[in-house]
Parts: sequence; C-alpha cells; structure tokens
Amino acid sequence: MKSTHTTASRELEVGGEPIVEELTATFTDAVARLYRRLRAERGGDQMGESQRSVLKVLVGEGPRTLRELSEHEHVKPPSMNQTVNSLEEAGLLARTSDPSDGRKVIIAATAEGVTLIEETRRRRNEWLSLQLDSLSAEERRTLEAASKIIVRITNS
Amino acid sequence: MKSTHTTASRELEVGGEPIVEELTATFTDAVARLYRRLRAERGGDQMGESQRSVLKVLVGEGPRTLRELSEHEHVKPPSMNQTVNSLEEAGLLARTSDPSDGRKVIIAATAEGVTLIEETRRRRNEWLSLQLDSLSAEERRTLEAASKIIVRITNS
DNA sequence: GTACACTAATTAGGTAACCTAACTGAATTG
DNA sequence: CAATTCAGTTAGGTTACCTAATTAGTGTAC
Repeated sequence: MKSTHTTASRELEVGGEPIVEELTATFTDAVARLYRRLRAERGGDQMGESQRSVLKVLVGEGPRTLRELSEHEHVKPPSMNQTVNSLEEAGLLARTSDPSDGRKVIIAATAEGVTLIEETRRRRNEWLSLQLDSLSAEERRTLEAASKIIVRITNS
Repeated sequence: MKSTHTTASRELEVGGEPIVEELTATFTDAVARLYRRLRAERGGDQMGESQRSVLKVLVGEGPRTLRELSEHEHVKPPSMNQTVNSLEEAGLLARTSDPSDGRKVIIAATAEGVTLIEETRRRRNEWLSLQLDSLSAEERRTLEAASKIIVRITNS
C-alpha cells in the first residue's frame, strides 16, 4: 500500500445512509467482479450465461418471438438472433413460423432444452453454491433481498 | 403463461431461510442481468468495465506486475496483457522494467490515468445512480451490505 | 391492384474481453 | 553450463454484444 490512495479509504456512508454515488461505484465493481468470476468458474455444460438465460425464459414462460426475447434480455434483435441460432444448432430450441403473421417466427424450447434446463438447474455454479453455503443465514437473506431489488431495477 | 412452468413458482425459502440451491440460481440470474444492463447503459467514457477495474487498482493501490494484476482480476495473463495494452495505448498507464528482475514489468498509472479515474468516478453509470436514487434508504443499505458480501466472496 | 411505408427477422462486418497454445528471454537450479 | 522454470508476450479462437443493410410479409392509399 503506497500513499497513492485516492479512492479506497473514502467514507461509504454517513450515519447509516449510503451515499448514492459511492454505492454506485461499489456496487458496480462488486457486480462486475462477480459476473467475471461466475463466467470463469462455470463448469460442466458448455452453455454461456446469455444462452442459458434465454432457454430458461422459453422453458419457464413458454414460446416467444425473437423480438420479445431481445426486449426481455435488453439486447438488440441481431444479438438475440445469434444466441437463438446457437441454441437451435444445439437442438435446444426450434423455430416455427407464425401462421397468422408470416413475418414472425415462434421460438420454443425442445424437449431436450427443457430437460437440460431442469437437469442442470441444481448442478450449475458449484463454486457459487459453495460460497453461499459458507455464509450465515442472515447474509443469505441479505443476498436474497438484494437479488429481488436487482431484478426489479433491471426490469425498469 | 402456459402450464409449462417448471421453475418460476418454486419456493425460494422455508421459514425465512433461503435455500442455497434456489439462491444460487436467483442470484446468478440477477447478477448476470445487471451486468449486461450496466454494459448496455454505460455512457460517456469509452473505457470498458475491465479496463476501468484495472486502472482503479493501479490508482488506488499503486504499481503492480502483469501477473499480480491478472491474479487480482481472476483472469489469465494474456487477457490482462490485452487490457494493459489498450490502457497503455490510451496513455493511462506506463510500463517500466523491474531493475531487480529483468523478467518483470512494473505497470503504473500515469498522471492522466489518475485524473481520469478521479474525474469519472462520480459521473459514471448515471442509469444505475438513478435507479439507486429511487430506492428506499433500507434498500440501499441492503445493496451496500450485499456489495460487501460479494467482494468478500469473489476474493476467496 | 399497384405502390408505399412499416415491421420482423436476418446477414455482414466490427468490437471487447475472455480463452489456450506456443514463443522469447531472464533467472534459478542440478 | 545445461535444463528447467517463470514473466511477459504473440497468435489465433470463442462468446456476446453492436450498427448498418437486406429480405420478405403486412397493411394502407390511392
């Protein structure tokens, strides 16, 4: 530790009230670090986070069009097209054209896709499970509450 | 909503105690979504999250070797080399060889790099700041506590 | 009923951030 | 002093995003 400190030692809160600017920086860093770590630690199935997220939507909420998926994941249609392509190649979803509107393409999980999501659900992210397991019950409740807040934020 | 529901409606906890397996899935999804959203929403400076994270370490904790940086960020040396290259090209850090060990390269932030980190610190991630601003003080405390837990987890 | 605009999906080409494998040169060890 | 190890780098590949441009179906206006 040199004397070049400029950020690490600043106050994060005043009287128990986190300062939004500080929280933004801290929170961004924490989330970015964890995301990279999750990507690095993921084992077993060779699906990426994006692919898995899309398949999970299809399995959990039923068929969707490309545009619907791209909006749900906050991604542009061509990006979602690529993700869908790779899942299609892997046989985890199938495209059928909408009979009532020839422009639309209905994207649905195949039986294989459903099976894969269900099977890998509990086995994935062993590293994170280990970490969470080592936390106190209160810390887990904190993360659970935070997860709910995060999902709410990202959907707004 | 079809009857194809398989995951969305499962219990997340029992008597206030989150189940680790469920929390792993929920938390992973939340973090992945937020990370993608942050990447999509980031404006202004054209530095990526990885680059900024490295520069922040150099500014806040002083010079490091390539290996040290790669270990700190949980990334392989060639990946870190690329990140360092782009920061070097932008004039935000400089390399000097270690006088006591010719194999090592000391990487340090330039004055420009220090300035940039300090200046952009508060202006970045406007979108997230807005979201955090709209939360209650208690929700912010939850996220702050979660951030600390996340940082601890990722460093272990 | 043909022309025009709008929309959905896709293709092409580019970028950022990771990876593995293979190489260079410096330091250490038998 | 030869062999090994170690730090950094180069080359080439992958995933997941982007913008711009294209194809094709739909609906509307004359």
